[in-house]
Formats: sequence, structure tokens, C-alpha cells
Amino acid sequence: MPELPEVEVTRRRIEPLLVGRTIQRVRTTADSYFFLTPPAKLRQKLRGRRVTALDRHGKYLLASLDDESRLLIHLGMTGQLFSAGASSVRLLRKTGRAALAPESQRAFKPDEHTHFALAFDDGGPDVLFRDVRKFGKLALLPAGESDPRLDKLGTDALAADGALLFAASRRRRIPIKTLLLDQSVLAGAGNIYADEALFVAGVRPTRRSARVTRREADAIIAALHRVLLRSIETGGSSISDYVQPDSSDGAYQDERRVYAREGEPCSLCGAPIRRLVIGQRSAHYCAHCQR
DNA sequence: ACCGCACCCTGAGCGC
DNA sequence: TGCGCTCAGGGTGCGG
Repeated sequence: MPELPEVEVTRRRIEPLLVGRTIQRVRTTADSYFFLTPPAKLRQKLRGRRVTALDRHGKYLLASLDDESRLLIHLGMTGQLFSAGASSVRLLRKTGRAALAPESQRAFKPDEHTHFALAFDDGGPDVLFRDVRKFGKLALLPAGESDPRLDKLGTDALAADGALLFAASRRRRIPIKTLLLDQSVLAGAGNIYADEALFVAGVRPTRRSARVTRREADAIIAALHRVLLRSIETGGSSISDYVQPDSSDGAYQDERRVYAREGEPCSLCGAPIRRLVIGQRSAHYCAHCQR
């Protein structure tokens, strides 16, 4: 799933398919912890609502509705938000990455992992939310109400600067990698881009946060901006489940320098990329280039 | 306040 | 073919 670039690419693709349209019917799967708002309530409250905006906050998407309520969406690890009319080949196949000829592609039919489907009164394509692992989240926020998940978010990773990271890192014993993943500090960085940014900045992911210098904090944020923006440009990563909401797979995975490249030669020095576990997540780095 | 860990869920890939 | 194991862009909640 999706980290900030994948969520932002999704937002840009889905916005024109959502904003200005009026919801006619909502289909959901059975209640589960995926639904922060019970699905029966979603089906009832969303009918007849017009979508007025789609915004991103860190890895969350927030759809504004014409009655001032808001729909909060998180894609979790395997969430996919896409148009039923133009789905990815990847969605249609259980395994394999071979491309099908365009003429053999067809519209995606909602399956048991499609937990949420919006049909609109204009008869155009449905918007679907599919999530195999159900780590995603869906909540309807009534007019004037927020959500603790949103309130807790720190500065968006693209808006943050080195001073912010440096301040947050003081007197913290956790590895800098773990700090980068803390959404209450920086909102939007995830496992891929944290590893990539630390490589570009030349800082080892295990470094205690309190031992990161101000200069390094600047370098980490500059590197983070660079990898996030480059990934947005190329349509995001698609390691396994992520697909662009309209069709093709993202291309950023071809530009990864360390993530999921254990044992491969470092692109700068040739030393083998190492992998270790930090905070229950895998971390990848070059022991020669990152200190 | 901070930190580490268990847990939520499903599927792919690997060694045997 | 199948079994058992590990791993996966996420986050929350608990106890120490």
C-alpha cells in the first residue's frame, strides 16, 4: 500500500471521477473492523449526497460531501480505490504480471474483497474500494466532526522541513527510521520511502534519532521530498497490490535504490544492500554509504 | 511520555 | 501437489 505518493496518485486519478457526482447507491460487504462507520449507516447516509472535493492528509483521503459531512478513507496495506470502468489487468488476474492486450481487458466485476462500491445518478462508472487484507479504513464524519486519527497526524511529509524533523528527534531513543514512520511527526512517509530517503541522505536507519544532526535532518527531508515527488511523477510504486486507479502499474519500483534489494549491489559503491528488522518492519540500507 | 510488541487479515512465494 | 513457514507500501492498543 500505498504510501503518500500512491495515495496522491490515487487522489488525482479519482478526483475527477468523484467530485461533482451524486451518489445513487452504495454497496458494501458485511460489517467488519474495516468499517469504522457501520456499513448499513454508510449505505443510508451516503445516498443522494454529492461529492464536492477529494483531499489528501498524509496517507488518508477525505471526500467532502454537500451536507458538510466527510468520508474518511485509508487504503491500509492492500487498499485499491479505482473506477470500475477502467481497471488494471493486475486486478483481474490472481497471479502473474503478464500484460494482456488492451482488447482482452474488461471492466472489473466487484468480488468478495470489494468492500465498498459507489454508483452514481449519471449512470457513469462506479467507484470501487477493494482491500484484500482489510487493513484499510472507511468512516463517515458527520458535519463539524473530526476524527482522532486525523487530529493526530503531524505535518504532511511534503510540507515538513529539516527543522521540524530535528526538533522531533531530540531526546528520542528510537531509530531515525522509526521516527520517519511516525505519522504524528511526519504524515505520509512509509516503509519504502523512509528507506529510500535515508539512503539518499546517507544516514543509517538504525541511527538513534537524538544523534541525527541538524544538517542530516535537512538532508533527510530533502531526500524524502525528492523520492516522494519523483514517485508521484512516475505514478507510484507497485510492489504487489498497488495499481493506478485507471489502469497501468506504477513505475517507481524500477527506481528503488535499496528497498527490497537485499543482496544486490549498492548503486553507488557496489557493496551488497543489507536488510534488518527495525520496529517490526524490514529496513534496507548500504552499510558503506550510510553512517 | 516513551518504547517494544502483539495483533488485525489474506495471499504469494519458497523449501521440502 | 500440498504443507508449513515467512513475508508484505498500514495502523492501534496494550503493558512495562
